[in-house]
Amino acid sequence: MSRAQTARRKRANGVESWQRILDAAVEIAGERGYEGTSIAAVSAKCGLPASSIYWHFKNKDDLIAAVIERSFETWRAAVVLPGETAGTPLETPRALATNVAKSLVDAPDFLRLGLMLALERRPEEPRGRAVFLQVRDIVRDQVTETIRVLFPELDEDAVRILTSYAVAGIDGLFVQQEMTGEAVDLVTLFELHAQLVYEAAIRMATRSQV
Amino acid sequence: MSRAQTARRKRANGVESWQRILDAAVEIAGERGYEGTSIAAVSAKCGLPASSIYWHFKNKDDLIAAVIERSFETWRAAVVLPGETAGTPLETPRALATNVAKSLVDAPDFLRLGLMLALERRPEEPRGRAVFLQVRDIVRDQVTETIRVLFPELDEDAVRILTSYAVAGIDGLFVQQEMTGEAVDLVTLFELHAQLVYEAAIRMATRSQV
Amino acid sequence: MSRAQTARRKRANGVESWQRILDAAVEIAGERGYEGTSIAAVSAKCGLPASSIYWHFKNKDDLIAAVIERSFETWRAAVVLPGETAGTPLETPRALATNVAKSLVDAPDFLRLGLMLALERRPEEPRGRAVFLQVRDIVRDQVTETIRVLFPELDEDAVRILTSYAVAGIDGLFVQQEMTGEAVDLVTLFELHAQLVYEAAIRMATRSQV
Amino acid sequence: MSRAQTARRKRANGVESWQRILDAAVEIAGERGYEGTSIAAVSAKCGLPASSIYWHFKNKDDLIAAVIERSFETWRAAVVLPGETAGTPLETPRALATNVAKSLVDAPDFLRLGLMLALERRPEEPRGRAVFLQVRDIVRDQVTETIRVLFPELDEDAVRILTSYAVAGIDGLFVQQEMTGEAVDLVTLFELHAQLVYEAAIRMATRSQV
DNA sequence: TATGAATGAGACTTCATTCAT
DNA sequence: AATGAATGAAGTCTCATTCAT
Repeated sequence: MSRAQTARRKRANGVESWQRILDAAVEIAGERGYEGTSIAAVSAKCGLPASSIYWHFKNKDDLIAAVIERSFETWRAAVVLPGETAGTPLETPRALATNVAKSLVDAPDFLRLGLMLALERRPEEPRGRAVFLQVRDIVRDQVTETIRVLFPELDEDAVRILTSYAVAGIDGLFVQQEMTGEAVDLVTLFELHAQLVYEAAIRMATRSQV
Repeated sequence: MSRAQTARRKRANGVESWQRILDAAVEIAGERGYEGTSIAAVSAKCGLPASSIYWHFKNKDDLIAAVIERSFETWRAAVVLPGETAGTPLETPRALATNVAKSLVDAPDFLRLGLMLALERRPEEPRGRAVFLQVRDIVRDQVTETIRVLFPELDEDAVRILTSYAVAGIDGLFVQQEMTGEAVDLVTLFELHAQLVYEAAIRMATRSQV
Repeated sequence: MSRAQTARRKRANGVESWQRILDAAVEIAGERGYEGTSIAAVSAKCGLPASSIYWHFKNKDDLIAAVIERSFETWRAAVVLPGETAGTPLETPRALATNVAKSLVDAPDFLRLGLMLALERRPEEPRGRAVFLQVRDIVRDQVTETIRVLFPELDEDAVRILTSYAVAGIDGLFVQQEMTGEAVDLVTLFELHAQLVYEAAIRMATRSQV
Repeated sequence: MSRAQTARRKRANGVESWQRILDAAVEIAGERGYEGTSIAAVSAKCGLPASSIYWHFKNKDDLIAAVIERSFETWRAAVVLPGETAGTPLETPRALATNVAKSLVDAPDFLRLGLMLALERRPEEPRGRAVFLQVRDIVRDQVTETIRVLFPELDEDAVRILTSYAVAGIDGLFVQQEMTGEAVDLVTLFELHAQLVYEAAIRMATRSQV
């Protein structure tokens, strides 16, 4: 162990400040959206002066984008790691649904803030919105890939429709939970969703083979 | 003392002004959300000075709430009226899905602004959020009722789950459209959604009869 | 009794509205001073729209001046009427002190608002301030006259000094009561004040005779 | 008056700015009271933008409270320092009266603003009012102590009455000066006041010894 | 690696007042 | 004898951002 690690705290520590700022920003932005997130509020919550925030981030846009990025990583870790031990392909959709549901109950900042940004339509779109949509496309591609692997006989159109429906369901169920505050049924609903998509895929595949 | 008497013909017409303010506000709030909607912007768009807006609405909260209320009425008119000529009960779900899809393409302000408000979690929740959630519950109750009528053998739990899933799907599909900007598939996806919910209901009903 | 008096209320009644406005204004101005008294607040308290206030009073200045005038009349009635049955000259100062003390406990709006106005030094002085100072001079003259009658041998200078001191004491004691909120000692203190002024006058008169 | 010192000073100097803001605020608030003191006016007078005022003071309330605090210190210095060379106890009351009178002629902002605040009775009392009443209690305690030392045989009740009367006289005489604008007689009146209180104390002490 | 101080622009809201009805 | 509606000016305060240290 290096001695620097245990040296007196409170010393200027770039990484720690960076983390503290993001921790504060993720909380506020997750509550109030882009416009509602003021540098002053972030400063008050993290204890660092506003000018220090500007030392770490070029501007507010940059900060929000970083928030999205980091909270996406957090969420991805929560949803992917437990899934890596997933079993047979047939079980995967349901197990994945459960994982996704749980991850959204635990770390909802990513999706909440992202959706808020995505729903806005301001003249110059914030970089955070672009980052979210980009990151979202990655997830979407993974869903598409999964569907392709599970149902290779589906044509492109069907895959696209199913992907859209699958992802939209996630959003919708998440939104509902955020609105009603009940986390109770979320897992049930996600599993229902997974099952319905699965069956729809089977039927589509069958039909296209005819 | 002489005063500039450029008689800007400003006939006092409360109702018309009220409408003009709301027209402007609905547009801006639908694009930028609660915080992004400044009174100055509304004033600029409707042509009335900011102080006149405060004659008609107690404050910004009040204005946004009124925006939600009125845009809900607009939306409801768009989705309900064409549905009143709906045919047999069996056809209703699909026809309704088509109607809802079309209404959301045409007049999306209500749901976009509502979802933005609903996703926020600020300490002092805006009245508009409460209005949206309230109005949303009305819609939800109608969905519940429809399901009960179509599938009387379903137990309470199943009805609740199906209602949640049906409504969540609407939100999710709408959000997706807003994000990608493609209105193309929306109707298709809504019909798929209606069909899947319908089939799920049938299966649940069958199972519960056993 | 005329029948008009008992006719249906709520009819437009100039005098009654005028009273209601003043009643509201006296309360607010007594609490918040000149600048703190907004027409909107008066309107809210009296139930009449702001424009109606402007029908009865030329402007805010006019309203405040009227408030001073009316509350002075109220106060004068309270302090003078009981004094008219006052007995011998020797008793008068003490009895008057008691009367004044009581009147200031009961109807303090006049003096409180007046002092607030008088202490301010704005570029263009409100008419209310002038009215107060004017009215105050009347009271002062009465004090002067009383002293002259009681102690005819005093020279002009002594009379002026005594008058100033007597009136200043009233203000000071009133201010103290307003600040501490204790009405308990007010009468005692006023009587002490009267006595001290009386004795000072006697000594001055004696000295000037030598 | 001497504000245009150096053109365009950009140097960050917190203490100096703080002083400049208070200097401007004390002048305006002393003239116009709480409501009449606008941040814009203070900004114009001190040359710093309004937003800079908010860097140094949380809000207007905070600013006014600071004004009271600082102008009290100024006043206390003016009244206490010359008094430290005061001679024998017997002379003290008269000498003190002279000092107080002079200090109120020279630096009247403290008391003028304080009295304005104290006379107001708004629902949410400004912090400045509390500060003034607090500071005033300190002065009152000193008066009480002085009386106790000079007349140890007086009972508590008599001391309280005399203190109240002594302090009230100061307020009243000050108010009178502010209203009439004549500083001429102020010293004379203060000395008369001191003498009358002194004699009243002697008589009370004598009586209580009987 | 920060941060105290500053700042113009703009936020929401209230102001006193007017005017057509 | 009123009043609904309107309005420019001004109110307090926060905004994102900069810059010298």
